[in-house]
Amino acid sequence: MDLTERKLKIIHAIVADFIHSAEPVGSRTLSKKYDLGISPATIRNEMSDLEEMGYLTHPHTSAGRVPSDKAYRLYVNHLMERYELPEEEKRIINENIQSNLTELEHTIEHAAELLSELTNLTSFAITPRQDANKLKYINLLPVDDQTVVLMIVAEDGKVINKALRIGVPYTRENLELLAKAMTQTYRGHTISDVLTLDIIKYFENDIEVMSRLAKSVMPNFIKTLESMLNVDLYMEGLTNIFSIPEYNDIDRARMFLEMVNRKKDFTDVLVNRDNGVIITIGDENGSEIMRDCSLITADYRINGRLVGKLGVIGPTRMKYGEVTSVIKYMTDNLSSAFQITEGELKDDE
Amino acid sequence: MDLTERKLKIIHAIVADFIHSAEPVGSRTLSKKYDLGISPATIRNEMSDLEEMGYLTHPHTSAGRVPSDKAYRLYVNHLMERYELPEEEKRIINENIQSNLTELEHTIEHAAELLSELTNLTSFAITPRQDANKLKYINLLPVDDQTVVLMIVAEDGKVINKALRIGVPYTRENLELLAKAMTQTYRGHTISDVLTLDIIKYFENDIEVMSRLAKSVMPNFIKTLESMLNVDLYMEGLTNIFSIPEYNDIDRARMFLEMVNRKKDFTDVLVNRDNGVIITIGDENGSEIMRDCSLITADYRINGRLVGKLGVIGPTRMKYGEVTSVIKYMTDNLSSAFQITEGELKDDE
DNA sequence: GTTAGCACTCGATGGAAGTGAGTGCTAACA
DNA sequence: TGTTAGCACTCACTTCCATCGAGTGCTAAC
Repeated sequence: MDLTERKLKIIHAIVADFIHSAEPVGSRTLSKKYDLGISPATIRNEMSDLEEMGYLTHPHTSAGRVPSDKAYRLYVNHLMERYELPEEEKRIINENIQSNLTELEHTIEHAAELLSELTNLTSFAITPRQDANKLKYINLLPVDDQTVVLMIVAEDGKVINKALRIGVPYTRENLELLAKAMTQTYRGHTISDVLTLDIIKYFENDIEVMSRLAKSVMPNFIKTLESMLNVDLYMEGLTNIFSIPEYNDIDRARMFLEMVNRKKDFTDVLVNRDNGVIITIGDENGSEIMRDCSLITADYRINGRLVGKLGVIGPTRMKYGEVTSVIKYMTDNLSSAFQITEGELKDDE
Repeated sequence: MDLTERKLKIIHAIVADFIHSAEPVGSRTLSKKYDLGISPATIRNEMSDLEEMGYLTHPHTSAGRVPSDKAYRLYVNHLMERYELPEEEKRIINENIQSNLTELEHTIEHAAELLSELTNLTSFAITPRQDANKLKYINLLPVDDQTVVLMIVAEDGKVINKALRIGVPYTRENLELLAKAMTQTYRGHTISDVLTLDIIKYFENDIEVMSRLAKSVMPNFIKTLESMLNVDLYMEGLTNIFSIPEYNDIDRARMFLEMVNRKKDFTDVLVNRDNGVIITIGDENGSEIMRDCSLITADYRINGRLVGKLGVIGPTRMKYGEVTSVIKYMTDNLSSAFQITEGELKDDE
């Protein structure tokens, strides 16, 4: 059977109406609200065809039609109109991002917060993977008898530090020496390389003089590097789902919240997603537990390279047009905000 | 009217039964399940008295009795039996805390997670206020043309750093000079003092030679100090509330989640609580929105001084005895884990 | 091919009746 | 005088049933 122009119009109308009302759409409603130029009876015939073709379903015999994932996909790919953000909204986004630019992580957190407010959905953001980020230098700073601070600076400016309890006595000179040696050994290597190649072993053999100190520091160094590889996940607007009719059922709300609270799994899903503006609808999400949800994500870039993601999760009945535009606008904005002019990197040590 | 021994026994039985069953307790049930030695009719008379005295309430005429906040308070203060943690549970707590000791924040996060698992409630933890923490030294490290890393180390070993975008050109020497000057000026002062007294102003006037650089760094320095004063809040087991009959209602679940998601307000409540093991029941929480909840918190100490808190929130019908024991055991354990031998603090710079 | 008409379906709504746990009162009992 | 048995009464909860209405699918006419 062919998808005639008329059938497309009907799908469009049903999806648009259902996104708006959350109620199954009947033939009479359709013919009254939308100017299709045909009678309810004809619409019924067409709907029957469309059901056969897999675009519509029936909650029960005497209910209206509900779009299937396939219909949403068609709608997203071909039918929906491009949505231009109102200037007011653009202004809000610009201001919010600009005013929170001091530190990467807070910027992203605020962006996620704003996104959930603008869309009334649950939003999330992940920071970039640091795999390809190279180490720039390593510092060890004394705090007290048992504690030193390990500080790792990466080429892109990311800084991590940790207070370590080390079990051995040390002098300030030893610490400095060790830090310098570590910097010399690891500088310019990516975090992944340092962890996977045997550089660490090599290092331990090479420096004899304070191997005890090194032995105490190295496991923590490795741990810290590993934690640098983890992406951070921020979620905002969790309670927004209570405003969505689909989740006006305690079990569904619970399932949703439990799903997104499994942070590890959820992060994996996001990390493994393609870049660009990606919409996945229902079953396309690949997991049983997400079959009633749609995800929209887009990536933002830092210095044009490292890629993080920003997006929303909600019911398949979602305002795809508007939400996509907001996300796109925000990630573009973030990427340009994080674009530093490629100046010569300062050297030191 | 007097609280006779018998009345106390009845309150005890009703509270214990209701905590367990979540159903209003009737006189027949009571006389059958608990060996009170009196008939249902007598119990009814007593219950009627207790209702008049404010210890019990009635959802409706023909329902059993439900304890009031006042009854819970009496139960907590005088009636409940001390609960000794099973060795198995102690072992789990010990192991969990010991194995996550590398860094303060993760330790606390894990503790909160464990607490929610053990109690099946929503748990939370806040890190200590840093008001009285003194600055130890300040570092400025070059990253690239526009970016430097500001690093602040406090006396207790807490380290904060932030990548700053500064708008002025700088040299490594200038940075070092500024950092040294800042360290000299602020070392030994508490964070609060630095922020409230006019030390910052004083500093700006004093150092003339690179005032432009300083002017660019100082606002960020202040911001960073302010953020050091904030306590971090961790929450775990949010979805546990869905397993609690009281919240088997979409609106109540929603209200609960929205309440605890207002992180700022919730943190304030926690920060302003007394130290020690504190139980607040229903109305005692002071806010309309928490009148159906009880909170149990206890503090943990770091080096015997700075105080953070760990606790749970749940319905007033809560296993006060068990939960209190778990929290107490965990915070004691945390405090001793965070107790460092007071060695002489290393000096540098 | 389109449409009007009509029987049919089925969830939702709302009252009626029945059920049972529980109370409060009264009068008898130790 | 405190305790208890007996009994009428209350009220949430469940089940059943009738009604309603939005919507479909089929048929026959246009």
